[in-house]
Amino acid sequence: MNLKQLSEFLGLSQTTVSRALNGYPEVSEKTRIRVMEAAREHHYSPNSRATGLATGRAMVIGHVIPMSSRHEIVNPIFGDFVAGALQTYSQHNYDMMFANAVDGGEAETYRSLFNRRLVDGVVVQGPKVIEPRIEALRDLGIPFVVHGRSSTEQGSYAWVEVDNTRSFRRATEFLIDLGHRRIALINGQEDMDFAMRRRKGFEQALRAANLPLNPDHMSSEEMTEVAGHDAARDMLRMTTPPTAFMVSSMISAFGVRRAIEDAGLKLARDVSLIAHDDDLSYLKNGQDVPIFTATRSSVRQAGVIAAQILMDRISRPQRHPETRMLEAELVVGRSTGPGPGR
Amino acid sequence: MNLKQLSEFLGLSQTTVSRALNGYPEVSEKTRIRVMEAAREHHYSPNSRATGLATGRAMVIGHVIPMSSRHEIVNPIFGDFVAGALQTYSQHNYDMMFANAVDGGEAETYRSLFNRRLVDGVVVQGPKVIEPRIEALRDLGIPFVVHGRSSTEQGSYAWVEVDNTRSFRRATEFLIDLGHRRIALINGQEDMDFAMRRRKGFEQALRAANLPLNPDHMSSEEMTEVAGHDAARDMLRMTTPPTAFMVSSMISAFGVRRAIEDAGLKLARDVSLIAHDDDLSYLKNGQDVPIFTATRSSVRQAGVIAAQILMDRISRPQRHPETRMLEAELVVGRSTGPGPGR
DNA sequence: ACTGATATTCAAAGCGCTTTGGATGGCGCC
DNA sequence: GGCGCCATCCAAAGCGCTTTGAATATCAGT
Repeated sequence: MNLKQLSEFLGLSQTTVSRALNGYPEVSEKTRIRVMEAAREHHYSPNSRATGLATGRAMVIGHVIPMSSRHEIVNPIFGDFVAGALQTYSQHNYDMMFANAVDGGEAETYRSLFNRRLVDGVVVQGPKVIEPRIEALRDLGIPFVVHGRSSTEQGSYAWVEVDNTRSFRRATEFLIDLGHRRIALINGQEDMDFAMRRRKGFEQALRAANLPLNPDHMSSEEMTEVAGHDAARDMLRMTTPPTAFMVSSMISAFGVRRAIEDAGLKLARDVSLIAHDDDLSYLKNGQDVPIFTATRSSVRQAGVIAAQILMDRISRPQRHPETRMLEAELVVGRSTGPGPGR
Repeated sequence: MNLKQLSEFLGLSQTTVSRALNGYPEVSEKTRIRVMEAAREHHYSPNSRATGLATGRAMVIGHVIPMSSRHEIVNPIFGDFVAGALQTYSQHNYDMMFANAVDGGEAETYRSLFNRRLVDGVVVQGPKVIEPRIEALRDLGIPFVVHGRSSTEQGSYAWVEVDNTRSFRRATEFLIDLGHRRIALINGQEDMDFAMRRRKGFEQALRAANLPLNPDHMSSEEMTEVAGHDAARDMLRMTTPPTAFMVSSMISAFGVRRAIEDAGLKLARDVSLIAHDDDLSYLKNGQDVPIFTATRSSVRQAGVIAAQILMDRISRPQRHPETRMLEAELVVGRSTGPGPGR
């Protein structure tokens, strides 16, 4: 059933039917109701490709997934971020499209999505410290929003991010206040911008307390259980092992906890741990009392906000790009205790 | 730059340019090369909405995500399955679209995607034991493939699934062979078809060995760390606690391990554990020696296969729906040991 | 009854592509 | 030179919608 058939059935022109369905004023209420009911009865839904051709709008947002050997985006937070964004999109009658990019060809994929008029805007996930995608998108004139920022990027662009530096600084200070002096950092890969910022906050806290920066107590790896375990195990075997860990993800934290227990130590009593908790729906940090003391910020909520910013950018492109800094809250759980000698 | 402009630039008709680009034979090799180069230079890519209108094909596959209160699809395997599927789609020049459904309105969302001609086919994820979506899609005549099956569904449909019953039966038998007699099951929610099948395999193994089925040693919960922990903790406190656990996911297994250690027991020595491992890219089960003994099956690979089946269904709709049963392999890691008294 | 204003409705053009059914030109051959 | 036959190329219709500009119906006011 298409517009033509529906209008013939109703004995009206396509114009009138189209206007009735799209809420234009120059159609009487009586016919509008008649049209609406007929449309529902016949399960009429407009062909979105034809609509798109005629209006020039796609009503779709694009996300690009790099299919690299490192699978970096196929990561635990992916699902939740997307779920949040999708929720906002559908409130605005937008749909969401995914495309994948071969290594390094991301800019080309974005361009292709946009040139083929498949999407009205795109979302950039997982920005690196050096992130060429941002400038490329600006040059192409594609509305976009970044989840995170890129430290080397000078120009303005729309983004939403949790304040990684501040939250890691604050959490490290919390450990220092508890009496810890040898604090280790189990970080994500530091070519990722968020990881670089977390290290910055971590180091700021140590410096402010006049504590030394020990490179042996900092690791930068994939955020997996095994990598977390191995890094922590190696550090705990040192002659002066850390007494506390700052860990960049809940999953790494599971590994760190395993290393602590394998070493015959007890979490909180012997060794403390603070993790970053993205508040993932399938990885809840405990019910009443959290398993881990954590810096918490919902990545799903970040998805909601990113989508809102993008919707706004599409409808008002000439405005200055909106930015939004989120605060992570520090939740105290069962993985932290006083430092040695307290 | 559109077809008309490109053809004017080349001094050719739109017909010829279109044919040159799409590889039709009735155009000379010389002009084809000329056209191709001009297209590349001018970054011409055909407007996919116009192409879609003209051809009747969308070249897009739809996935529907229920935005329910339980967020069941925003789960750890989501990203990997999608990554696998996307890989296949792009080999076939398809893109991927997501839409969300309000609770219970999934059939309507599928219909809408298809009626609006946004997609040529859809993927059904996370089927329940009772799964009305399958019949609905068949009635609507939409090409589809299911990741998993639905036990109550009689008719034929395309699916890909790992043999859950068999893998859980085999793994349980492995524990019995090791000398375990009191084996617990920490399962996912058993309205999900896969979970129901795993329980079936588990029970088959116990019955075949003449072991009693103890309801106190079976739990069915969300597959989270906390739920796994709590279920295992409660069981370990019983007067006759289990000596081994079959666990439906790696994440639950982390929680079970925590409960074991909290109880002052040692994994493998005192209590054994076998987990199901979806081989997620960010949740690797160890490097050389796996952390957990596990039934392993790559969910990313399942995504690849699901997409292939769907591509095939779209191009040859009259064929009998293809089905594909995957085998999980049993990998022996460091979480299993002999049962008591061995 | 007539006018002008207002409320409804419509025909047709246009969005950018594919594809059908020709048209054109060059070639070997008698 | 005239014929048929390919190899190339093209004009135009059509996909299903929106939107412009115009036509028609309705009605209050004189």
